[in-house]
Amino acid sequence: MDPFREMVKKLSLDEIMPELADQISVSENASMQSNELDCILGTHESQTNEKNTRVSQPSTSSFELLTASASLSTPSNCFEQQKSPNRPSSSLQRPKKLIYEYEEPCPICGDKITGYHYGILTCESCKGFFKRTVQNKKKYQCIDLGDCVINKIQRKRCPSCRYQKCMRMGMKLEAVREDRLRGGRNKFGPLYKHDRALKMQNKTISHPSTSSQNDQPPESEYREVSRRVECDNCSQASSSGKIRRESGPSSNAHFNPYRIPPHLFDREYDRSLHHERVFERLFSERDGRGGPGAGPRYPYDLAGYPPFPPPTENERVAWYNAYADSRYLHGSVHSTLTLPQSFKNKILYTMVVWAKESIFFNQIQTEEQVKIIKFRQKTVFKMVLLRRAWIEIMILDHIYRQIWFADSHNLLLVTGRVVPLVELYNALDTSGTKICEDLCDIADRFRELQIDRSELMCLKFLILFSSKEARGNSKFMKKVHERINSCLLEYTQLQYPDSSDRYVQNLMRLPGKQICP
DNA sequence: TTAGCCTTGACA
DNA sequence: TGTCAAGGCTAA
Repeated sequence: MDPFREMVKKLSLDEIMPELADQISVSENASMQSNELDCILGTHESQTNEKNTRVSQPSTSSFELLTASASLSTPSNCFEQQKSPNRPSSSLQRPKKLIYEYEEPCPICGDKITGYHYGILTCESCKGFFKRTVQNKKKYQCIDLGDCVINKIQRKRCPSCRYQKCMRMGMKLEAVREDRLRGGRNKFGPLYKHDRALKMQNKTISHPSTSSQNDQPPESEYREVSRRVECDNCSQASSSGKIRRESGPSSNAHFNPYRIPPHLFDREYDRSLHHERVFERLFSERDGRGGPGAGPRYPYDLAGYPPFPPPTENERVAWYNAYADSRYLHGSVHSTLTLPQSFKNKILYTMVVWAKESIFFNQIQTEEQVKIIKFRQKTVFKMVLLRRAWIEIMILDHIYRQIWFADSHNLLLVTGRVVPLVELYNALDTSGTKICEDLCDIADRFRELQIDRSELMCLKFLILFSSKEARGNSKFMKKVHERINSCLLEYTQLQYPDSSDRYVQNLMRLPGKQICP
């Protein structure tokens, strides 16, 4: 019997790839043929003549599918269920107004969030500030260095930095109405809904005791996982004598036994949008200067561009981390040989959704428009990149999760469930077992290095843009590849000054050899 | 100018 | 009909 089918049967599809399961349910009645992927990749843009405004306005089809998947999956329903759990649907018994308690602080000033405003969750004051600024076309000038601290107390001090922070956090100019019409809804409605559903899902994952036992692993399992990880982290920290960064796999100073680290499950839409902007600041091509091909003015030196002051160290790290948070499926550990074609297509589909969040990937279209007129050809080119890279990217994600998990006898699935390796081996044939063992070996090698999220993200993008096709296709693609390499090099030198060969060590551990420069 | 509260109106 | 994210109003 096909070992993959056996494994799926044993663990259930939803557990291995919940997001993929969503996608499958969306396209249940339609085979995932190339025309669908064309659509997701943006070919349809030629038909709709929609502006390419990156992820903030994803292509209609992909966005609709994203929101559709959210509405079909349980998380969005969790929110609905809160309205009247086990309660008759009588409007008399229903609370007059459902107040959704936002636990997190305003991302701009830290004040209390009152709801979604202009694209993100903010407080009332930042909402008003952003509105006034945009409506009145205000221009601010920071009297300091452009990096003022914005918090609840100091938010009035520097409107320039406050506005910059609003933009960085993802507030959208286009959500402020030029006609000043009141009421109604805007085009971001589905995004808010999707985001809210995902927050609810994360909340559910964080507090499994409040959810159905069918949906989540039992509490005892979480406790056990957490205990092991906590112990591992303690021993690692004490043995190395080195304090890990927050993003590292072993940072659990205040470990919540019911909380799986958010970076393993983070699907927040707006966060990715925000980081797209950070990404843009680092790498975008402006007036032919500073972008790909800018020569020695490497990446972070964008001082020449007035609206974009040089990014802070935190922003660099945030950018790296953003892509470790990419919300596509995790968890498949199998070879292409054992996956059914339909399954591969569906995995590829989710990979497309992930890749579309990358500005590099989206820029292929812009870049290639010069040379290739037909949309079909551009689509094919993107598909080639993904087809070459998807399995390695998935493997890296899987490996990173296992490194964090730090248990060589069990596998941690994306849902948080722990599966004994023995159980998995029993379900696989000899070749399947060999694949699993190989993966464990690779995981061990990365574990030695204690690869962090930033490095993981760089490696994933290196893989995506490192195929022969990618590097041979255009100057742009070569520059992208060089740029990512430079990022990784600079990052490792900056973060691990005591480990001079860490950059090489990272590359050497990759499952594929072709990405070594 | 700020920020809290109010009004409006599309949408589910 | 309720929700909620827009814009408006206004005291501080």
